[in-house]
Amino acid sequence: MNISAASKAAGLPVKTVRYYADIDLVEAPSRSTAGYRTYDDAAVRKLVFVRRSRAFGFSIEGCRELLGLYQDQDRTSSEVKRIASKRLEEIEEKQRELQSLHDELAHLVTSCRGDHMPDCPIIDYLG
Amino acid sequence: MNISAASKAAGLPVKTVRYYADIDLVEAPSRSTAGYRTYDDAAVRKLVFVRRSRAFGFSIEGCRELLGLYQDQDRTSSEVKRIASKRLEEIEEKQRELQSLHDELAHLVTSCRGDHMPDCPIIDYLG
DNA sequence: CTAATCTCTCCAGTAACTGGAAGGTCAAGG
DNA sequence: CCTTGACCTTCCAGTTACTGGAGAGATTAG
Repeated sequence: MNISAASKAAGLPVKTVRYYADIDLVEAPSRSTAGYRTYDDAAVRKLVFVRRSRAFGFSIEGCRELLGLYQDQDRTSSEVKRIASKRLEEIEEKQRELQSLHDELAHLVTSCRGDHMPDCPIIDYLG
Repeated sequence: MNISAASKAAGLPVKTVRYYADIDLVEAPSRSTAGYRTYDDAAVRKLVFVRRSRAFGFSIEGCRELLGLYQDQDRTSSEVKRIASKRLEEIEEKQRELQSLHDELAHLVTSCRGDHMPDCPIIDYLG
């Protein structure tokens, strides 16, 4: 799989996939004779994992830590569990915050009747 | 309220609050005689709204669009509703993605028994 | 009155892309 | 075989959204 096919499969821009390779986050498993990056399904799964993590504010270094755990032969199961649990708590906190944002906007949408009059109670709330 | 009190109330670094004022996203309603930025509760609510939106990948310009709607006397209720509805759909998509990430990590956590053996099924999955 | 703790502006640096130039590669059609 | 166009490469510069620090003025606690 060349880089554009991998980028489509992962849902990331080609530029970003190349960038992730440059910083040794998700490398191309091999290169063609012409030097083209060649990806396999496992690499694409890593890219998807990074895309999802990045979409929720986890840093590149945070992603690297988790991906590193997956691949470190010397890591113990308890170490994986500890770090993944920490991330899981962060995700759950994000879910709560996202729900607040959702509710706030949903309230805006339902309280604005959608007509031509500018009478939203939210305007008073936000000053 | 001086900038540090406002930043604490909003959950944002002082630097960021000052930055938002510099780019005219959330301005300080007034200045003290010495030139200190002075914030009120409405400004803090705007900062909180921006913090939450930013935390989920909405751009500064996206935040500006929504805040602008709140303040634009000429906007119609239907315009507010249209843009807020679009954002709401984006948020719901983010919630689904976040749930996927959550499930993936939760699976990792439960399948790693937390002992010293490195036998996580996720390692096979991620290559 | 002085020391600590704000606050200001300005400027430089960082993270994570993102766009573009200059050039090599490859598959299809003439 | 040759060209055309869609790929791919590296490298370098620019963008977004902060973030840190210098240098200087303001305010408060002792």
